[in-house]
Amino acid sequence: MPNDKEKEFVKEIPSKKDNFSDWYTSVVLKAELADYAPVRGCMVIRPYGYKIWENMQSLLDRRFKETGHENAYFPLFIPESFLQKEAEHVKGFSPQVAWVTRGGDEDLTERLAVRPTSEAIICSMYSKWVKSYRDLPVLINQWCNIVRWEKTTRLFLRTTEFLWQEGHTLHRTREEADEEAIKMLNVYVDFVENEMAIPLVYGRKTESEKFPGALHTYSIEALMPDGQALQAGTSHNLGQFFSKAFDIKYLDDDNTEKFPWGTSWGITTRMIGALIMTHGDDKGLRLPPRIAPVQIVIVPILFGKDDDKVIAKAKEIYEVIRKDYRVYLDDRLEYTPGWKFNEWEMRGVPLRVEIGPKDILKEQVVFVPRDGTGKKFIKEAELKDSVGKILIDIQNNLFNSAKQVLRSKISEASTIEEFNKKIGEIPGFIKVFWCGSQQCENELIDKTKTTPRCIPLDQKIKGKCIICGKETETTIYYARAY
RNA sequence: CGGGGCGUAGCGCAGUUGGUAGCGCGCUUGGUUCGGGACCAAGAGGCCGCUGGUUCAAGUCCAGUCGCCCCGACCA
Repeated sequence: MPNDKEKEFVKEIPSKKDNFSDWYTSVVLKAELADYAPVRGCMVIRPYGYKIWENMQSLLDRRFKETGHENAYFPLFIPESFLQKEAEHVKGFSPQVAWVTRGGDEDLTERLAVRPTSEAIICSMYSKWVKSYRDLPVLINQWCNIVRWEKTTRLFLRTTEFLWQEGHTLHRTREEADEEAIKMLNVYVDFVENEMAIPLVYGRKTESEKFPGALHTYSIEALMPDGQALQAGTSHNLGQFFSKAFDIKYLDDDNTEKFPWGTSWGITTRMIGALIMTHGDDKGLRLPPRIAPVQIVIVPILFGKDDDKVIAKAKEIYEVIRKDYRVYLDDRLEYTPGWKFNEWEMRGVPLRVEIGPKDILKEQVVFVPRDGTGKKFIKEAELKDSVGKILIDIQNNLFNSAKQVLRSKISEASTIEEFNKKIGEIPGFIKVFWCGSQQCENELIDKTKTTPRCIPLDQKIKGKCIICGKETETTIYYARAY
């Protein structure tokens, strides 16, 4: 039961339901994930937020290595002529590119783009490195920063500079490239659902929504509590467009020169925004244990009399679990336990362990999980096992409740009227049949003010296109999007 | 890039018909406290976003400019 004081505390964070945008910004700032930088559109990722990124990096990087990829690093600056080699590519990115025109006191003979993505610079190197079919596949990833000149920015969700990972691969055949693109899409699905506990829909992008210069784009799409879709990661089959533009050729085993097939795939710090929005509540952040910077906070309950005993016991507990988990022992004297409870809940720590004089007598500790499932009294002897179990439960509970939300916000429609009625009632994904024509796509976008998100893979069910009524096996998700 | 809003102490805000700046929280010191943001006392802290103008006098009026937030068109 929240008492008056608790309500007063909660007031410092706007209600998630009533004021979603303000709630989001307030949580990012109060939890010290990030802060506004003195540069337009840029943010500082603070240590607590950066730890989330580091955890994401290590969980993703492990998966990249397991699927045979290696890390490398390419330049931040890309000569303008390189960017212009692939026509669609330059057209798609030119409104967002930042340019360097001077070095020291001299004008440059050629402008340098601050990388908006690295296909151009990486492919220019690949053309030097790839000569034979024995050089394929090339499986390289890079972790770096990206600059895209954005008109409106929001912490994590859209900033002028952001951090990401971009994989760039080359393959002998189209099939192999598509296999790679889908393999990495599945790596993202696995990572986002199992580590970040964010349920997804995923599939192929339409022609109009695909990456500039790609043959196909695949994406993972999360749904935020306000019913807006958030593109959380993309994987592209680049076809031979970049190989041809950058003259990457290999001699195949039939002694003829061929262009390899490329892919690229990326996930960004924007995911942290999705994490905050998906799990957070009116008290602040809620972080899934597998990604949380601090998984467990230990709060000793001090009265002045038996403080030494309580602190000693708290340290003992700390030592028992610190080897296997990210634990913080909050033994600061200047704050009351109640203050600490609220503080760590606001910062999303999955599990709080309380230990006070009463608990010592009963040889127990108190568990308070952040998933809202309530206080639990745990025998000290069972501490270690119980911690492991409850963290798994919290991870699952966060994922399952987010999944319920997602399910409840996917509707289907077979006419435009029905579509608009449903998106009005339950903002979210609307699944429709689509004949695949650009004309029908445009009409649907125009009449619903939503955008196509993705076409689920491996569809078999037949239906009629929502616009023209033609028979089709293709369904597609539409939504309003971030 | 259009429409709306806001910039005053670290944070949240007040500031009357223009007259020389205040409240709450936080911070510092001391004491009492501590199982859901404790209390008392004494302190520290300001180029009122920036630039220019009107005026004897500007936080307040005018113009410009920068930044941020919200709502719409482009984007991960």
